[in-house]
Amino acid sequence: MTTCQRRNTRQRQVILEVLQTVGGHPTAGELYRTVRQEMPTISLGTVYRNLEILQETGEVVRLSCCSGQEARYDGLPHPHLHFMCEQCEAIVDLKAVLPVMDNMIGSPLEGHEVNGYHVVLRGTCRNCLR
Amino acid sequence: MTTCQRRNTRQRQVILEVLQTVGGHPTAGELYRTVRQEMPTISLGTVYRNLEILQETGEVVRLSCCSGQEARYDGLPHPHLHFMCEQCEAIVDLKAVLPVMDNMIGSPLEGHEVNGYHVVLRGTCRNCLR
DNA sequence: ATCGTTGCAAAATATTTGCAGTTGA
DNA sequence: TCAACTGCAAATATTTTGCAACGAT
Repeated sequence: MTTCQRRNTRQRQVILEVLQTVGGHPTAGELYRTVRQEMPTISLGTVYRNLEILQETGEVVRLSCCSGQEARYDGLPHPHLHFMCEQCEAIVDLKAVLPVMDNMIGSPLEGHEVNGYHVVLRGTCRNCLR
Repeated sequence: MTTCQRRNTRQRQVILEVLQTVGGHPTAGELYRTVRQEMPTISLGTVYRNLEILQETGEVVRLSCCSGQEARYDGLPHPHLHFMCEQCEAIVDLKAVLPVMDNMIGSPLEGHEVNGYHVVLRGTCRNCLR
């Protein structure tokens, strides 16, 4: 929980690698099933524990925005905007950038110190529009 | 689930009223406990069912990216920005507005139709800074 | 009277945790 | 070596659901 000397375990490597590779925003369970193809003995508990750690180190972002009850994870190379479709519930990565938001980082806002941000746009996605 | 003729039940009224009154961003369980003070026989299932309905009608927003695993709800009078403290995990409503975001509503973005947005800034809150 | 809603309780889901054995540094 | 980590399984926590009774329109 508190910061300690992390060990670079194979499990942690594979989890992060898969998350960065598969794209999309898998739930812990989905990730578990995918990782198992590469490492059949890994346990779900290990996946959860590592997602927690990777989140602390900032290598992974937890998106608990979704409509469902399961948290989703993003192994973002770079922070980016998300779009959530209200029809099909898909979460799409956006290319657009918001300089306004980036400028907020570092400077105080209403007394708080801003380190980062998270934006989710909602609506109807490209696919559902037709 | 699908749209139908909603009934304005006392339970639904109280849930929304409490959510708009208490401020903060309670979880379903917290809301349940509070609502019980006013309506002791209400059930947790009813709270969940109504939060779902109120979310569909747009009267309530389910917050993204809380640190914990429980979803949190906002009975927002108006959409607004949120700030999440990484130290104490508090979620604070911000006064700042982002015209840029508002302008995105209605216009297409990368092929998607934008209806709304949700912004969470992260960092260290005013209270934790001292 | 009709049918959306409720309370209750059980079921289903999702996440965390204790423990003894492993393993990376 | 030795504390961080793992797999396993059990424990918790969270959310959903079936059902018969209830109540808003």
